Amino acid sequence: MAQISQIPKITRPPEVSDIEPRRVGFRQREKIIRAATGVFSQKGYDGARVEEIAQRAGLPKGNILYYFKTKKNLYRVVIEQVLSLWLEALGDISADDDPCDAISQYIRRKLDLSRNYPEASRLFAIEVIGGAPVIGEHLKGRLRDWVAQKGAIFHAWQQEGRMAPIDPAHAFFMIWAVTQTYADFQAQIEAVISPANYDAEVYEKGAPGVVAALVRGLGLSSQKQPLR
Amino acid sequence: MAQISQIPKITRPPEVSDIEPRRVGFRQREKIIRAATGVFSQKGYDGARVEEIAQRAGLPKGNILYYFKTKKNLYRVVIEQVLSLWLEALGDISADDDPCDAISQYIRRKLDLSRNYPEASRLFAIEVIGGAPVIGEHLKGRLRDWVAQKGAIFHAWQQEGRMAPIDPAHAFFMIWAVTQTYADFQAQIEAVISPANYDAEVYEKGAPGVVAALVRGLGLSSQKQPLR
DNA sequence: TCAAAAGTTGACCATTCGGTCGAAATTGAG
DNA sequence: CTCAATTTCGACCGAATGGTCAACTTTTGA
Repeated sequence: MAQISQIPKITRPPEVSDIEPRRVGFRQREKIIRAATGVFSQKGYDGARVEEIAQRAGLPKGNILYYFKTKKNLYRVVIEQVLSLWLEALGDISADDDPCDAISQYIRRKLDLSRNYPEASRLFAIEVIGGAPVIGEHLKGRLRDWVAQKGAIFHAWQQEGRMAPIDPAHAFFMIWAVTQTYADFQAQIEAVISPANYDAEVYEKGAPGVVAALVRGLGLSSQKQPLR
Repeated sequence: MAQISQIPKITRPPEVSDIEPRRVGFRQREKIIRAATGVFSQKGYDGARVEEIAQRAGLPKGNILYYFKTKKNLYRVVIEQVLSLWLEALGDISADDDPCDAISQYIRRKLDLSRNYPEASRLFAIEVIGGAPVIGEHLKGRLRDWVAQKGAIFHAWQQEGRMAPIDPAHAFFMIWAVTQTYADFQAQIEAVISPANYDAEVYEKGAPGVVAALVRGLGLSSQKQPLR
């Protein structure tokens, strides 16, 4: 019969930490994150509507808040996942490698990242353009350290005359700028060259020349000859 | 005495077209556009609050709507002004010029644009990342034509062996990406190198090496020697 | 000088949106 | 199978925001 509900049933998801992949909520979270990445990357944080994320994920709005508590929190989860992807792609560059091979490979890896995760790239861009309010501290930590470390390797190569004497940090800024532009500025590129198939015409036909230009610009001869 | 107001006084600004610089409204519009550029560039269209633009411009919110009717209209005015700035900076590149000089100068000009109008650059970036909903048609028109025209010049240079055989459009994408990254990704660059003075340390110390790297990458020898 | 036009201002309105809530439906471990 | 935990769902709320309006002040040009 009608019992007096003594203990109100709190509608709260379990702690984020102990989510098992078999739980229903696990898949839902993944769906939501995917949908949210898409919406946030196109509209930015404020422009994104929880309702739209819900529709894309095929769930009622209530569920989004059920799983992530607040919009801001969802954004934090999404942007941090994007950052992880970004930082992972930094990968390894060893001083023992051939500079040309190592950097060519790195550029290609970054290009693949833009190609495979264009929305992540755009979301990262929007966050940084807005002053990196959420991931700023991470950039001052992990990214900064990584650049300092790899920069030392660049410096060593430069001393041996195997790389042009460009500030290593700026070398990275160049590489990042060029590789990310294919994801971030896709709308502009499409406007200019109207490719029938973006992936095929831009990444497959156009990219190799760009990789070569970057390698050449950084003074990395594939013949392992010292500069000049 | 109390008359029946037969003709309601419509509170509407005069047509935008016939605004004379001496009118009070002229300066106000300028103030508002400047303020709006700053807010839109940081928060994006949706994130920007009319109230905040008003505060930055030192005016009550009502005035912003008085002059620009709607937020969307204000955005359109601002983004189109930014686009003009961007397109103007494309400048002239003549086939008669020395490729190295012409492109070096072009790169430096774009770099100056990022340096002098970082907010405009960021706003442009946000618009394009979001799919260029407002300026897309312009990009498919003027920008596309410009690239086709200048691309022909690049092609001629390439035939003469004075420039590396890279797709001209992609050469521009590279140049734009690199020069704009200094404005758009300023937050990231600051996180990585913590400059005491961004302009001095980044544009003055770092940029020359980047210009050189781009020129080298595009196969433009300053000695006017053919490639290889 | 003076009246019409232009510009100012704050109160006010309608809508939108993030977030809450309660109750029903589903899931899954024992 | 059973029952508690988890998940679903839509109705609802308050705050924030774009936009309106009308009264008022300032500017402008004849």
